[in-house]
Amino acid sequence: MGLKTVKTIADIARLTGVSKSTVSRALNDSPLISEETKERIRAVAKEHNFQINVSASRLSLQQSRTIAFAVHAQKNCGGFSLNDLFLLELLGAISSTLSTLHYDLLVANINPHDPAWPHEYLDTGRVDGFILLTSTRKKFHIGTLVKMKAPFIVWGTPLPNYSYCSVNSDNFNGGRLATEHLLQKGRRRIAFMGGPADEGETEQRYAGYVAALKEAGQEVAPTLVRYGDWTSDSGMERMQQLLEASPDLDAVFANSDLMAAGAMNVLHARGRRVPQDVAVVGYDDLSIARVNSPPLTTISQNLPLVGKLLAQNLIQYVETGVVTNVTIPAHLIVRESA
Amino acid sequence: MGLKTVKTIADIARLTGVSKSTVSRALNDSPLISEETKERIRAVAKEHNFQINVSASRLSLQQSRTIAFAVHAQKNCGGFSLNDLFLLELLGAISSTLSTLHYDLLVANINPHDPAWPHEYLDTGRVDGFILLTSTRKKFHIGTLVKMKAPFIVWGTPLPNYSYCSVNSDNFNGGRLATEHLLQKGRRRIAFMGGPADEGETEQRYAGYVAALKEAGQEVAPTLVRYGDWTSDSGMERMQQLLEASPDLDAVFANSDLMAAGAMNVLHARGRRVPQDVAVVGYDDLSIARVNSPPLTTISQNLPLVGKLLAQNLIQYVETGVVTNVTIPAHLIVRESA
DNA sequence: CTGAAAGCGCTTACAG
DNA sequence: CTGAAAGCGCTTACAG
Repeated sequence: MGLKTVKTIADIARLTGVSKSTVSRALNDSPLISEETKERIRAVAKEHNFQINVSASRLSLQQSRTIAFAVHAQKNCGGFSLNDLFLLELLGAISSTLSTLHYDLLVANINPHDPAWPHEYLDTGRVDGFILLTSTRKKFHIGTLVKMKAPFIVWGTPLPNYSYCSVNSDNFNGGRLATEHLLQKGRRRIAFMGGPADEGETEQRYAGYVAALKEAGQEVAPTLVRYGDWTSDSGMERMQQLLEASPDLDAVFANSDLMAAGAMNVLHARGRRVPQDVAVVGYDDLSIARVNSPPLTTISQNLPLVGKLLAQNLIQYVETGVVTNVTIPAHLIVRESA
Repeated sequence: MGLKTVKTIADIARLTGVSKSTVSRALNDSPLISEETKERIRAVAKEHNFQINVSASRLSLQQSRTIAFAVHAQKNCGGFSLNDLFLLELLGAISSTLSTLHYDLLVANINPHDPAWPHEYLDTGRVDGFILLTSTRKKFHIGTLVKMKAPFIVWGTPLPNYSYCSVNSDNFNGGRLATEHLLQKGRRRIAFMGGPADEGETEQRYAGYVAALKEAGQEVAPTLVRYGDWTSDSGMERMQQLLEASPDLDAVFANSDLMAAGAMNVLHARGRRVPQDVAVVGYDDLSIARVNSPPLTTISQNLPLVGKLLAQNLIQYVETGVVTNVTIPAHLIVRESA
């Protein structure tokens, strides 16, 4: 805001009696510069609260050192809502990891139906890569990013026949753990309330559910299976359908904590006690799980770690081209709902 | 990523047979250029999927066209949680408004105890201004921003003796509406569960609470008043204290939906029915209010409008220096909890 | 209406 | 270890 007189490395150079080159190198800690010179320059820079201009630096370096967090609000909402809590809980770890690595975080609230959205971020040099975290249309977005050879990383099971960075969790095991826990609690009519049927996460959790049932000598009943879209609203709807199709169900394995919360609302309204009449297990271990009443038994995926890996591995890819696909473990967190 | 051969305005100039100046002006829709020339240049640019390099543009223009969303996660958490839902719900409107105005949104996850944080955003030319939305230490941050003459806008009651942009809601009326509603429902022992006692929002809502009680000929009982920090945890704690201090209370006016949700957890656990035994009114009308069971009666502040105004008025200030302080109305949303 | 040229503030290959 | 100079890709005052 025009207050400072020392605004460029040229000013620092003048004050220190060296060249701009030397100032630039000193502030970037180049090994070419002697320690004494560096010290002198740093002292002057600090004294005047000097900060390097990033637009100039980025132009010269030909990189933005900025990552876009590509998201879009859940359908039917003007903006973000409780249904995007997953995204929020990841945000802290992503932003702090990026800032440790000296990258900025841009929020790209994309139009889910426009396949050209990456252009205005990438071709403008605004960002160096994308963290893709959309709850729906994931395959579509991955397709467009792959096609334009954009650097990106995704939360979720990698699609076959494509090569790109991803972080995902052991969904098969998560599904199995949830189901085994319910079986151990003596439940025999365990409903599966999945995410979208065509997403890898859902498929794998379903496979884990089936495996656990089979091991226990139980059959899989189609009337006990329904798919939603991760939201609490879909949890309510599916719960109603499940209760109609299978009034005798005694447990629900919901594929998200939000769906579990929605399901529990319906159960309460219908006079079914949780966990006495119907036990409920969620997925994600979002902060809402603790606050829920009763507190939700759920599958935890260590979101701080997920956020850190998303940031770290994307930057590694941007800087070195190394493609990383990591799978993190899933844990059962037992609370009161099951 | 090195795929494109047409990357600069010089390339477009070559292809079109005009100068770089003309290309630059045409793409920026300068009135100096004839429509035909513009058309020709735009066609070539579109054909080659050309996008202007923003680092160069920003350096030349001496502005970043980027706004920082300055936030910090709630204490005691590694990252963001349900307690930051307010922030999330504002994010959609802020980011879409900014993008309409051709500004980018940067997430600045600041260290709440470091008063120097704005420097690395402002003095580096990273951003042109800040949207300040921290649930705590607001006064502290405002002080540092004012001192360094940083352009910013705040959600909340403006502090006296300072001049800066703000968006806030009619908290007095909100407090009054909530309390009047409870009085109308026949409640006589209405507890006030405030946000931090030293924040303007809390003070004004308390004043509205007192005004409504006085009008109804009721006294204000100190044992019915407690202050928290907006979080669901503090809602649980305060509810316990209130029940101990005033076992006969029949209503609670919580200053946030999160506190209301926490309070309801405690009420459920103690066997008090909502709303039959204790009526509960929240504040904010976050998406959790609808999902709560029973759905929460609350005070709505039209968050999409808040987000839009925060973005719009900050940019107006950045571009013209006009200081805006707006107050938006508060509405009562009646659901089932009161 | 269009163009040549300077300038925005950095970085770095090249020369010493 | 240090400096002069070119270059990153735009914008725009100035000249025509």
